[in-house]
Amino acid sequence: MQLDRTFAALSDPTRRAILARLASGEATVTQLRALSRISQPAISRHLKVLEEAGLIEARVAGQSRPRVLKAEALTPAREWLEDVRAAFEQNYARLDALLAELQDAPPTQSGDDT
Amino acid sequence: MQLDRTFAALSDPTRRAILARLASGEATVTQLRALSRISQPAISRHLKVLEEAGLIEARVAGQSRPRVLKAEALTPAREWLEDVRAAFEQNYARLDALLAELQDAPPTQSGDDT
DNA sequence: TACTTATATAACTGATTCGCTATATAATGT
DNA sequence: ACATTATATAGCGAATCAGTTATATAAGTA
Repeated sequence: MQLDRTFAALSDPTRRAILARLASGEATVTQLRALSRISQPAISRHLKVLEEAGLIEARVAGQSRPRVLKAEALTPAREWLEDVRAAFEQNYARLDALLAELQDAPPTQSGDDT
Repeated sequence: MQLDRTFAALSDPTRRAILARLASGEATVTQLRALSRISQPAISRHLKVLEEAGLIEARVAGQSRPRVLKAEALTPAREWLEDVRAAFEQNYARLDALLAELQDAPPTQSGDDT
């Protein structure tokens, strides 16, 4: 699934730092290298992962290839999280309603399950 | 970082199915097993990952240990995504403003960088 | 053409992940 | 005590991951 790649891409701090940096404008590999003390090939690897997840893309500009954030690609992840939250809260609302109902009709001995 | 574990936990479809299921109420290991064709130990392993990420917790109920979703633990992930989105859109707003400005003052020959 | 800069790819290593089967533990029912 | 049910843990193999160094490719400059 695509969400697999998205969330997996987000699970690494270096990659999150790259995305956060790209949110405020494109950047080259050399510029992105400043975000972490890792080697240039390691940065290129992370960029490949992000690209495969559809989160960024490369632009050709002379000898460099600045990366651009594709922010829309984060939407499915945001929506998934939001859906779970909404479902959870709706469930809570139901529980609250149930508790309120029990308040109105306090527990009796037995046989009150009609 | 905690976000590492959260996003890594979310990167597996079985684990996302478990969370989605738990959003509408607690469930036992046996019940969760129905979500996927994998073995019971595999389910327990996924539950451990989710628990280590702080996304669920176990309750003791007789011989079973129903899991409960801790939905608040998803908040940091939601906020991270939202922050990136906001930063990206703010950046876009700046670019739009810049373009509008260029519209007002169309390009001149040279020396207009004062 | 030769040199430099920017980036990608290959090959290797160690750590982690995911599934499985087999087995252990813990509570429940007879 | 014993069998059953629910769950956890151990141990294994295959696959993937994150980092490294060395090297390839591609564009820009002297």
